Amino acid sequence: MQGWEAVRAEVLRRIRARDWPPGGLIPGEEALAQEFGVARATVSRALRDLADAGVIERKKRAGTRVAELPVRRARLEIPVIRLDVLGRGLTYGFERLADRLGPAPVPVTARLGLPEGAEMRYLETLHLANGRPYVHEVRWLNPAVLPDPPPDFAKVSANEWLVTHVSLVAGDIAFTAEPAGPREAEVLGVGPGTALLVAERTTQGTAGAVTWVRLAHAPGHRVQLAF
Amino acid sequence: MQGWEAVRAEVLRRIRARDWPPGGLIPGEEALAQEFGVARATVSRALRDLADAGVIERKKRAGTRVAELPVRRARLEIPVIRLDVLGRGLTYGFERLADRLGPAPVPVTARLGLPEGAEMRYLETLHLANGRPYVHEVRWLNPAVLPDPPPDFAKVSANEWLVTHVSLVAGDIAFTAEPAGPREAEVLGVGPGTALLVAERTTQGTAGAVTWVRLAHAPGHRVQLAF
DNA sequence: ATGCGTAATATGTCTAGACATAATTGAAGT
DNA sequence: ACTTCAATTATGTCTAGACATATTACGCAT
Repeated sequence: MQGWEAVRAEVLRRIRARDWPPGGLIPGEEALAQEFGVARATVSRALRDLADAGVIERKKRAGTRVAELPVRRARLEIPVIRLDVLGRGLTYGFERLADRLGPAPVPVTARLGLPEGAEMRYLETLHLANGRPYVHEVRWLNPAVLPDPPPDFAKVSANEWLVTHVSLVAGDIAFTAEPAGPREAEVLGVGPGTALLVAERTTQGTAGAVTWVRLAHAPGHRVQLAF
Repeated sequence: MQGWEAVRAEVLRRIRARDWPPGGLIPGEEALAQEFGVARATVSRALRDLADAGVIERKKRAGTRVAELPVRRARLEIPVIRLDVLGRGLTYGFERLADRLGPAPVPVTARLGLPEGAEMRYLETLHLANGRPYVHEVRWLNPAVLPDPPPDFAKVSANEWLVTHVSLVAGDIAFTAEPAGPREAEVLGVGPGTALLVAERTTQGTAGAVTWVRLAHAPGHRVQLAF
């Protein structure tokens, strides 16, 4: 190893070895650059990387200090369901259970910042892996983001069409565990009350709210993150 | 906005405006630097940032192209439970339900890469928010990472002690929804079979496997990620 | 055609120096 | 004692130029 990665590794080693204790100041960029015999920009690159990782905290004038509680950040790559299924070595399919226009429920419009009772497109989809129910998707979609004529969601899944045709700017995702309601129990083929992993997503595009989705996963589903 | 952030913003705008379509090559750093009137390093910084975000893909000699499926990455900041509770404006407390040495079950040793039947420290903790059950924690801890004498986990929670005293290097976290078992139902004060959000974590330190944890959250718990 | 080595090229990284910016410190004035 | 303002200082960013490295494309030999 060489260059900024070597600097990062050595700084990290000293932090882990408690040479530089949590909360303590570490030497300035200039000093480290001299010590390692590299340019200041190289040290800066290494320290920026560690700051991104949450290992150190940097402030102008105040210097760089070792984080007290090194915040552990895990990254989740939100998959397109079809690729997720294929990536697990299973065959993919889906059934469109509903597709209509109607007034969206209040929790949905509220989360998306749309007026109460706004007309939205309602899509209900059952995703299949090896022919068996995998995820039950309930989606409210802002029709303003769709072209005229709208795409045929019987052929392309809404998620996939959106990802490739609409620029998604911001959003959030939340996981909860919920008992299967009657509808979910029916389409997923499980008993009512079965524990389901539910992901709820809202997404904003360049031109405002795009979609709200609820994904109820079949039992046994794991959402895996690495750090 | 100015500098590399301005470059990033403009490049992102063009991608979103489909000036540069998904899968397409974008101009090289040199060309962009000339166009924007900045140094190549500045363009490079902007593009590196976009590549980190998954918007573009860069390869030496092959150039930079717009990602086909812009992978959406969400970040989860793994909280120390005490701070998580306090951050929600609730009071924190915990009860140590068990603390003993014993052979760890096979799934645990397997995940941590330890020999089958290894002696580990078993800790069972109930975390309380406003005096009510919040999370049921089951932990197997590699005693090799503890100092002699070991810390008193009746006073400090194991997680917090580990975060501040052991350098955690790698790990992973998985979420599932599971029905409450008899033990969990009892300590969390819910009916058996209630849907619980379960987080399972394994953690490695510099000197090998550190700990395996299972956190069963009280009903209603949401794990929120932003992207 | 097919395989192999070589040249071309875009990104990756580094250097040395400069100026910008934020936060702290200390001095001056009230 | 308290406030205000300026000097200081560490990080943040930028420039111009250089060399490193991975990968592709092409020409040559088989």
